Amino acid sequence: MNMEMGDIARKAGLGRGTVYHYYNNKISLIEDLLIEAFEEAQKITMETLNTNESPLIRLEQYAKCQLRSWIKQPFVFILFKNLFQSEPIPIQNYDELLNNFQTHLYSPVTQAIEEGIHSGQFVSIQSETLVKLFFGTLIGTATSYIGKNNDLDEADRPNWIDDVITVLFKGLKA
Amino acid sequence: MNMEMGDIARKAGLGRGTVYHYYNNKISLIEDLLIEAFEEAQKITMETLNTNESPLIRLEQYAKCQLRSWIKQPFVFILFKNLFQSEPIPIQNYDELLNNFQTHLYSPVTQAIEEGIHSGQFVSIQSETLVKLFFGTLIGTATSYIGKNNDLDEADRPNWIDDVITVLFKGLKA
Amino acid sequence: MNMEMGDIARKAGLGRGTVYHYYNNKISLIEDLLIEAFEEAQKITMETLNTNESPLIRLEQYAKCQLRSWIKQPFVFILFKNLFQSEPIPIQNYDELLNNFQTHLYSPVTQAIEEGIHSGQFVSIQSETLVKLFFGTLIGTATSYIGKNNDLDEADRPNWIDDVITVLFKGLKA
Amino acid sequence: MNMEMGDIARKAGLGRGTVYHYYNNKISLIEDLLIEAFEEAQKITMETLNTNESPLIRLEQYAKCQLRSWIKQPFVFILFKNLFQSEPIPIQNYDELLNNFQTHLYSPVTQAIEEGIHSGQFVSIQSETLVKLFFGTLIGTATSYIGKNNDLDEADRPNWIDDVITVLFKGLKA
DNA sequence: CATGAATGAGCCTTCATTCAT
DNA sequence: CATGAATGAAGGCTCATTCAT
Repeated sequence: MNMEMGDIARKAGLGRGTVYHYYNNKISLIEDLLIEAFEEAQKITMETLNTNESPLIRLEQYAKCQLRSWIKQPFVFILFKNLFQSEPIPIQNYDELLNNFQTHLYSPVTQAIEEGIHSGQFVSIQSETLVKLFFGTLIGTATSYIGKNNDLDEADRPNWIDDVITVLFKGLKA
Repeated sequence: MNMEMGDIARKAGLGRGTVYHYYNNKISLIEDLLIEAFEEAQKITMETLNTNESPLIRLEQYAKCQLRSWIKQPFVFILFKNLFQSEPIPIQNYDELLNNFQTHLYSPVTQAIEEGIHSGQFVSIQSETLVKLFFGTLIGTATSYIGKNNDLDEADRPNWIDDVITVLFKGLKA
Repeated sequence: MNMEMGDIARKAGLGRGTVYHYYNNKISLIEDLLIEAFEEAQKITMETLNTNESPLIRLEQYAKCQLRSWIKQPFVFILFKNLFQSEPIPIQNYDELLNNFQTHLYSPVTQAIEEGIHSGQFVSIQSETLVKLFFGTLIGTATSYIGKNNDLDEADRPNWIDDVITVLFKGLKA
Repeated sequence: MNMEMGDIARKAGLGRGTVYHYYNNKISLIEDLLIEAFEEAQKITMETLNTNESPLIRLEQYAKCQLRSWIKQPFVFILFKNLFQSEPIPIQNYDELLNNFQTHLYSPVTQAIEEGIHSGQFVSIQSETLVKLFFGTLIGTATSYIGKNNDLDEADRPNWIDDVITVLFKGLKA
């Protein structure tokens, strides 16, 4: 929401007013991008958590795929950053979006982590704390890799995703 | 920077114009708060990392003290959030602040982590990655606990700091 | 001038840009409509005031025909409303139009009224005042009958024109 | 609504933004002015129509006082012009204002006119038509006297109000 | 010191107009 | 001829900042 419509237009190679052919206003532009991001995130969630693997394997897959998508589709990252940190966004159906986030993005991870705890694969710590730690680690770490200065090739730091996941899950394992 | 001067004044129990008796403008107000926060953070850094303990013990102390200070002095948290995530703040001496952050807050942690790696206490992963993971985990996790809705007593979730540190360092240990 | 070109185009069953094949711009569109309306109004003026009848008869004919034309050709009504009330319209040759209005639409009525006064048919009141009263009554009353809600058939209120003219001229008569 | 906030500010001798200390936005500014005007109009209505005089005398008083107030308080005039002509104004409680107009400004006149008809003082014409004629005449005539070019002293045309009322009521009388 | 009315730069948004197809 | 995507000038509104009291 801090971006100016003029900048957005310029980045899209358009004039200031042209953006309004595609979106009624700034808010609905953001809304559209967030909904698109939500759908992508939900797709990843379902593909990785709806398998027969153990919770640990599933969550590793989940984390890896999310991080990769965040690099390629920064708005998915922004979606998580904003909704996880519950910084209200002044879009029309914010509550609905927040609800959907809870139901379709947050809860599945919570359930997988609880499964992991109960099956003894994960440390025996309050699941709520582990979920916050899980997302916090992914988002917090990604924040320092996914910046405005995308002048760095991923080649420069090829394995950060794997490294982060290695350490994170070593910490989570029982 | 998203707060309005009117809100700041009201929270301080002052009229809109009175704030300008203490600060020349919004930027220097932020600057002052950030410098104050910087000094607090630096104090914590020195007190916890300048000891004879092993890197692991020192970093655990560091992490615990930082998290505690973030709860009580949110501006220290904001300082880390902004400078670590390199979202430029339009203050006058931003580069100087960033330099000081690098030198006095970021480097000491990097050095401790490198010590930990070389001494075999920590996993053998590129130190730069571990530092980002370290701060990312602390900041990212803290973000979901330190929100605008500070209506929750810390008593409600008493051990989250310990739990986070437990998991984080289990992941970092060799 | 408050209508949008998009609405005008849609009402004409055309695309937004197509209107510009027929008119250079909004102003010349309005100008054309007003000139057309002016010619219609002038026709009525000449047909009704250029007779050998008494001023009273002529002005009654004039009033009746104008009101009828206003119902069927709202732009004639708009012409009177705007030029009589001297709300300047930003068309190119506004002064010329205003001049023509004065010369060919306003003056003939003024002359007829002055004739009526001098011949003793009309009350002995400053002619300027009577002209303003005359047009004011017609335009003001018509305004409440000629609205956007043209869902009412004229059949619903069949005699308002006659009634208005009856009362108006009863007032004007000596 | 066609005025620009910049013009309004300049006419008030204020800067563009200062107007927003007194009104939240353009619409509520208009709303306030209209409500103020409504109260003035209602006061005049009550003072002139709530007497023991005959309908004719009362309505003459009413007409005279309204016209005088329109000169001195143009927003009262604007109120009548807009609500009588039912050009919807995009204020928040337009329907409420319209209702109040009907109840407290329009109906009392209608009743007085109906009284006049039934008592035989007025011509026997559908009351609705007479009301529209009554307001239409006042508003339409006033429109040509109350313009933006208020450079003309009232002294220049001292008796127009009396003349208009004379003619109007001569027309209305039985 | 304290205040809030006043200010205007800057941003969002609308809409008449252009132009490539 | 017809179209609608693209444009930018212009107006509404916000908010950091100033200043008279």
